[in-house]
Amino acid sequence: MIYIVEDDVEVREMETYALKSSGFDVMAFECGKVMDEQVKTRVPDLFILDIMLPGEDGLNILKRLRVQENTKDIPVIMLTAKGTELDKVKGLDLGADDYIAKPFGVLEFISRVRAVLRRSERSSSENAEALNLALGGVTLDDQRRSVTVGGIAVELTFKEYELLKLLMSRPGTVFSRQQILEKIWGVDFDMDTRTVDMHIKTLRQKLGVQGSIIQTVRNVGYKVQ
Amino acid sequence: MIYIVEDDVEVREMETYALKSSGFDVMAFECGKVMDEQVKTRVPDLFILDIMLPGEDGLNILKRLRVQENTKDIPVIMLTAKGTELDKVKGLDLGADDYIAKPFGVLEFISRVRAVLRRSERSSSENAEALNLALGGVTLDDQRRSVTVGGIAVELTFKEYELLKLLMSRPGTVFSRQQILEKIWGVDFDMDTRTVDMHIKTLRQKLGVQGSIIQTVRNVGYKVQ
DNA sequence: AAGCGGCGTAAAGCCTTTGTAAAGTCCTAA
DNA sequence: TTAGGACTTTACAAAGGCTTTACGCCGCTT
Repeated sequence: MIYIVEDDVEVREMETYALKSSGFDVMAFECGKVMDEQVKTRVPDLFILDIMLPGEDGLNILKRLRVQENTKDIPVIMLTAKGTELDKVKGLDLGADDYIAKPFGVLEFISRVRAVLRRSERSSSENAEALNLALGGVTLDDQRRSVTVGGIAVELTFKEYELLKLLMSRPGTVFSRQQILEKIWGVDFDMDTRTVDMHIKTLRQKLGVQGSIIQTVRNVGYKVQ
Repeated sequence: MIYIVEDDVEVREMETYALKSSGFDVMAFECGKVMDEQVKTRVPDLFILDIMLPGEDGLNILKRLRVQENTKDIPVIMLTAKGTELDKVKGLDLGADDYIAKPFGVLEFISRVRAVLRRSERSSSENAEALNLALGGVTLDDQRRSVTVGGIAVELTFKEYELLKLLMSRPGTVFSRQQILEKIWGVDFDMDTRTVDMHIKTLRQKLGVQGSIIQTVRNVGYKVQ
């Protein structure tokens, strides 16, 4: 997941489109404030910040990201308008992972995003997944592989955990049983089975009062919200 | 269908034979130019490009494919002669989906072709629903499978949702009951039934004030506008 | 204006999908 | 080998959507 902060609608849509076409998940924001809300729910794999923004500028957002514990290791690419400005910004060295001067080509853009992500993956491959999800009173810490409901730890089995993680990774998105089987159980499960339903049931049970965050979408699958 | 560009006759035939034996449809070309003609007629599921080619090299072909709208999402496997060259090419990161260093074994070749195709299938089926429709005060988000009217979420059942999606996918176009039955209910519904009317009714009801975007075209069918 | 066919709508029964308990299977650790 | 836990399957109950039936209205044709 990549978060973009860019005030210009056209540029924002171009970037979003380019990245989505290349298979990335993208969320774009008009300003840092709106993004902050989203960051509380889910941290991305990469930030792309425009420098010139109305209100709080990109450099300031970068500073804040570098201070916060849950975002300080996430790579950041800064976008800047002019070449001259670029040098100045680079000179500041606030710890961005790459700088791209506008205007830029789509291919260059994608390629540099890939490069930054590749580098970051490599360096954090020990840390594996720094996935931290929260929704309602349910939190999921993928490093500890622990889940809490209202602050109380809940013991989940492997499949239950993976299932919850999958659903929570995209709140609001519906996953079909087929998709769930493919992602968690592995390959082409074509068979008619109630296994997923079963695990949904135990999950709901273990989540207690928060069990209702897992919703059934009849004829389609399940989602959390 | 897989397209191969390879100048060496023996290698070309080996690859073609290997893939055909594994059940793939293959067309092999000596250079990019010849292939371009064929691409105009039909786009394949996968390109396999040799890098070292007389005239235009594989990297250049790749670049062109990535720019063209109808080929930019099709996976590409690059073939390269030496290990050292391989690293260099990988570093360029022009967006190939896999790189294979010559010489390679048939089994590896097939296995990597399969892997790339599998990945591409998966991601395309996930991204398939990047569908976001809006019309009047009605929005339809196909990832979340959610519909809003004037910003308020509306709960739709499966058939209702599919019906709205179908109609909204082509605003202004009239769909006959027959067409609707075929698309949403599956095949050959030949019977005389009021089922579609029924669902149109509940849809209009649930869309509230915006229910009027669904219009009846007497003797023909329904449309939205 | 009357008849006819198409459409809107309500209600009820049917049928598919989902929830759930319980039994069965598989795997792992002692 | 056995015991325990996790996972899977089976069977049945519950829920909810889907379809049908029935009837009234409306517009078009004659």
